[in-house]
Amino acid sequence: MKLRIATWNINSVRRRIDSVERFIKEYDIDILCLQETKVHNDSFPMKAIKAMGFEHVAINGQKAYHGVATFSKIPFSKVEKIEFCEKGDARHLSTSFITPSSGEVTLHNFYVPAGGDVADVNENEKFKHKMDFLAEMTDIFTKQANDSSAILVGDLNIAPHENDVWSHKQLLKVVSHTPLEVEKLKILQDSMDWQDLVREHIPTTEKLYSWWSYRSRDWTQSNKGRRLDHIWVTQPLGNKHTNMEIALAPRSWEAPSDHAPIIADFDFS
DNA sequence: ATGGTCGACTTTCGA
Repeated sequence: MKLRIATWNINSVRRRIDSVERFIKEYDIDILCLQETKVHNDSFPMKAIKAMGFEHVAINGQKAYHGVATFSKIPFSKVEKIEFCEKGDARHLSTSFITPSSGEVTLHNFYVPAGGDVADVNENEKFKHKMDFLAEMTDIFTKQANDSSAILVGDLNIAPHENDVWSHKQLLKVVSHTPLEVEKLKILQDSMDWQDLVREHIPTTEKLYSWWSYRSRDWTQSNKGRRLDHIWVTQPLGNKHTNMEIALAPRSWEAPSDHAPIIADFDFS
């Protein structure tokens, strides 16, 4: 059983429904996790997604902001969502599916708060929310068994390594790359011994980004990116992933998202 | 010279 799983911050699923269709066709995606769908569940383009061949659709949306969705060509054995920080935000969705080699695998889809502009929990409520959110994630995973088979994907809004940003020095005080965020992300990663699947395939000695600001005339020329999007796996799945790609082409499609999709291939035979 | 550009849903915020 080979599965191609992708994660993509789509920045409005309705605005980019054509790009979603093009992406899943050109890249032959089996399970797609979206973040920032920006649509209430009542207005979600369910018909269009099902017409693309995704019979199994899980959504957690709210009006105008945030929102996550997971589409699959194979059935879910379980669907759950966790509300973080008692804010009523739609930032998490987990779906599980059954595999021959690893039994039930749980796929977490996350949209971590961006955190605003000021990297100080006392001065910036949004940054405090981001830190609280990471702490809650850590608590939840600390309580789970390390030997369970799980995948965590999404926009974590943190670029941890020096080569996950275009300039380590210039971004040290910029939210997404501050030492405090990097430390908290590491603690979260250690909570369940998560492996950074993307960096398993491309070492930290190479620059690697998944997001480029809209505020640049030519993102390819300036190439001032950050690696905000991630795919992690627990130890039991450490030998189940066969390939990985950050798909750069969709960042240049018409009316693109500011994030590139990340694709991971698994063999659960 | 705190800019530059998106999306949602109002005239401004969040990213």
